[in-house]
This record gives sequence, C-alpha cells and structure tokens, in this order.
Amino acid sequence: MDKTASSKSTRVTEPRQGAQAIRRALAVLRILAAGREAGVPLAEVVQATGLTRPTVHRIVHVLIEEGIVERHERTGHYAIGNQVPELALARPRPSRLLVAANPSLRRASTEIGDTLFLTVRTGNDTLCVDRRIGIYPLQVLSIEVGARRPLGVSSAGVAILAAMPAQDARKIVAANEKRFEAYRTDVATVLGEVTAARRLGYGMREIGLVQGTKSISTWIKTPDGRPAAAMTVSAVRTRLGPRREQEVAEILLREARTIEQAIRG
Amino acid sequence: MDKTASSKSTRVTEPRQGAQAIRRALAVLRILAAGREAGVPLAEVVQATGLTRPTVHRIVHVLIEEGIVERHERTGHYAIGNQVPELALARPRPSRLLVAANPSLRRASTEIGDTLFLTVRTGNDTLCVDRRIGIYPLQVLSIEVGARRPLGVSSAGVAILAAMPAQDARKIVAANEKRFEAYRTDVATVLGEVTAARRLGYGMREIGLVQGTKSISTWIKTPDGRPAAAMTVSAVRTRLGPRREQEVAEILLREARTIEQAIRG
DNA sequence: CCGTCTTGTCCATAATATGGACAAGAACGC
DNA sequence: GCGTTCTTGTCCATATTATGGACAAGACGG
Repeated sequence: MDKTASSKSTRVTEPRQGAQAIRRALAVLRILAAGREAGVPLAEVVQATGLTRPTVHRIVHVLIEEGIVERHERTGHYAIGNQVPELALARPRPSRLLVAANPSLRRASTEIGDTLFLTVRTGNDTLCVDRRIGIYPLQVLSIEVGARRPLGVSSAGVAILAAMPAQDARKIVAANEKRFEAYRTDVATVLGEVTAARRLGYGMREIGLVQGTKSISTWIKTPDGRPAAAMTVSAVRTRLGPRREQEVAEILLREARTIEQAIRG
Repeated sequence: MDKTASSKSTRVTEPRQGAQAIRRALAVLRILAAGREAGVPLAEVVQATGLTRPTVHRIVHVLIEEGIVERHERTGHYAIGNQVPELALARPRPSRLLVAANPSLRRASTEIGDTLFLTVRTGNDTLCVDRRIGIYPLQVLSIEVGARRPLGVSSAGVAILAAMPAQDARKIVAANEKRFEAYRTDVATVLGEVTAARRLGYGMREIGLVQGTKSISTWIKTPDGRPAAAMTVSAVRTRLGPRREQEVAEILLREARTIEQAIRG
C-alpha cells in the first residue's frame, strides 16, 4: 500500500485531491495580489490562471461576499480585500527573515548607497518585503514593498531560480509562461538568464524592469538549502559598470551569507 | 427577471452558490486565525465550524500544501501560514481606520491612563488592531494586537452588536453559538449584555475576559451607519467604579465621534 | 495491554462546481 | 443613432468533484 509514496522526509507530497476549488481560489488570490491596490480586471485573471471566465467570475464574487476580495468602484478591477491583512494579524510580525536581514540591509545600504531590496519567494512569485533607500540622489524607487512578480522577470527572481535544482526552476518557469508576456519576456530568455546567474554566482539584469536601470541580486538559502529570498541592488545602468558590479556583488554575497547564518540561529 | 433582487443599493446579496468548498475553507481559516501563533487542534476547528472531521482535515491539508496554513511540529496544531501576510502586502498599510484613530487613541490614552484597545469587526469576530498602554502601573495587557474572538464575548463585541440592527445582532450571536462555550458564555447572556449596552450607550463587562478586570467600549460607525470598530478601556475592576466609569465613557464617546468624522474625510 | 484520546485515510455516493453558450452593458467610431 | 468590439455577468445540463460515514492508526495513560 504505497500510493502517494511516504510523506515523512521527502518533499514530494503535492498531489492531495478533493479541493480543486480551493486551490483555484488561491490561484486567483495570488494573481489579485500581484495587482496590489489597483487590482486586476477579470480578463487578466482569466488569462493568468488559465481558468475559464465563468469559473473565475464565480470565485471572485464569492470571495467578495466573504470580504477576501474587493472591487474598485471606478474601474471594476478586483483586488485583495480587507480581510486578508486581518487574517495576517494572527501571525507574529515582523517575520524572522526581516529581523535577521535588518542589520545586513542597513550595512549594505550604507556601503553601496543605491537602492536595496529584500525579496522573498512565495510560490511561483517573488515578493518585495523590504526596501532601503541609499544616499545617492538618483534612486530606483519604482519597486515598492508588496510588489509581486512571476519568478523569473526580475533579477531577484532569476537569482532565486538559479539557486534551486535546475529541474525545479524549469518547472516554475514553465508554470509562469502565461504571465511572462505581460513583462515582455519568455521561457527561453528567463532560462538563459538563470543559467548565466548560476555561472556568475549572482543574478543580474542589464535591462531592469525600469527603463535604464540595472540590477544585481544574490540568493539567500534556508538551512535546508532551498533559496527563500534574494538581496538586490538596483541603480541607473551607468552607475553599475563592470568594476562596480564586482564590488557590489561582493558586498551582497557577504551579507547574504551573514543573513543565512542569522536565520539558522 | 428579478431573481436575486436588484443588487445595487440593498445589501441583501449573500446567497451566491457554486463555491461551498471555498466558503468552508475560509471558515476554517478564520478559526485558525483565532488561534494566533499557537494554532488550533483539528478537533477544535471541527467543533467551531460544525463541519465534519474528514472535510476539515482535507481542507486544512490542502491549505498547508498551498502555504496558507502551517502546522506546528510540536503540538500538531494548525495555524495561519506565511503566505497570508504575504498576500496582505498587496494592500496599503496602515489602514484608513488606524490612521484616523491614531490621534484619538493617543489623546484618550493620556487622559485615561489605563490600557486602550481599538477593535474592529471582521465577519462574526472581533479583532484587536491597536493597543495603547497607559501610564498607571497596573495595566491589562493580556489582549494583544491580532487577538480575535467571537463577537459577543468581549465588551468591544457587545458594543459592536449593540450598534447594529437587533435582528442582525441576533443572527451573528446565533452563528457564534458553538464557539461561546469555550468562553463560558451563551446566547442568552450575550443578548442580555447587548440590550444593556444599547440602553447605556456603550458596552460594558463587569467581568472582563481577564479575571478581576472591567471593560468599557464605545462603538465606531462607518458613514453608512454600520458599526465597524470599538474603542475599549480595560482596567482592574477597582479602578472603574461608577463615577470613573462615567468619566471614562464620556471620553470614549467623544473620541469615537471624532474618529467617525475622521474616516468620513 | 486495553481504553480513550487524538489525527489520518478510504471510497461509494450525492451534491457540487464546471464551462459552453448566450446576454447585457460599456466604450468607441462614424 | 446603430453597428462593432470590448468587457463583465448569468444560465443550467452535466460530469467531475467534494463529501462524510466507517474504519485505521498512532499517542498517551494507567
């Protein structure tokens, strides 16, 4: 009687059934989360999840009745509702990672002077959870705390993918395929960047999500060896020439290792 | 063609179908949220939701796979997972209410000197969203930000119930019946307290949830007239005799009206 | 080693969620 | 005004999905 394999040590559990609807609702929520305050039109949720329109419509409206989703009067777009942060209050804030990373972020921000981001992996997305503004007058500020994107479209996402087994990374990238076009990229490009990052030891994007910017990201692994987060510097491209790229990468790598020690404690 | 009534002005929409499983999953989540960090054993979720054990088990484990729920190694209890605050980041923090209430809380805290709470209604629960510690050496601190309880078991809950149409209040109290016994109260007691609060103009509990304490709560209504929150003072009973109860209630009532003005803006 | 907890699993069955097809608005052009 | 092309919303027969009774397997205690 060994059907779903064991379930103790290995992480091969996924396929529990009898809850399609719940999984779908969560998939919808994650897409809505990517839309932040502004929210997302129904059609986009349909496209991003691959569900049919009636299904998404039904799910979204039930979630509205439950207070989990809100609808913007003006645009008709759907967004994460009040009740989500209310549920979140059940957990201790700030998280372990944020506490562990705080000194490193402060140190690196002072040393580097450009904008620093701390980004976590959540499912198939990256999520910006902290941001430090540097002292230089020209800062890349367009990415805010809470910003969520498919893994692979930012340098942080590339770094995180590079730090996991190639097969897992491929699976995630494939799962995000439908969402890539909105960011003007595709599976092949992303996989190429991931391979490059593996070779370099850190993630890099010559063309940041913001026009004219460049980003460098190092991954941060949990004690079990899986990448959980990334530390990123973004700056106008001209401020990150080859020599400085090297310098910045070294600082980021050093602090990433420090954070890894700190979460172990 | 008037089936589900209109849908524009009136708030009678509720009964959308085709999503039983999603609603159930959310009901489970709300119970887990009440368990905060410590979480809740399966049996208690079963009891509180009225669902069958196999159903709760299935739901909870799917939510674990999805990262929405976590399980405590030690106790086996289930709790709200990482991904919930991550979804919550999609919303602007702090909320409008928190911003609007801030000056009032500061003022009242200085004037009164005992612990002040701001509590919101969320579904059939109250949820503590802010707390101010006063200057007196003996403070009621056992209720923390994030604490969640069935509407009706705290003075804040009684105040909120008192401020809504009697019929709505009765419906909520009835829905919470199963959860009351854990707080050593029942439907009749709660309804009695609600009636008393309506007469007084504020909620009051001679026997607070903490032994030997007394609490006074005023409700805060949104512009549409529905109570959304409550402002509470808790203190050791001896510090809240009839004369001081009157004083404190007046301050709370004054600040509640101020907050109502502020959220209108 | 047996009773009494708890949590976990199975599977036939009924009920639920599904999605194709159609409808109803909204925004635009002319 | 009237077609055109968007978007979102609804219906309902159908098969897929979630359900829960019954049984199993640990964990604890005496």
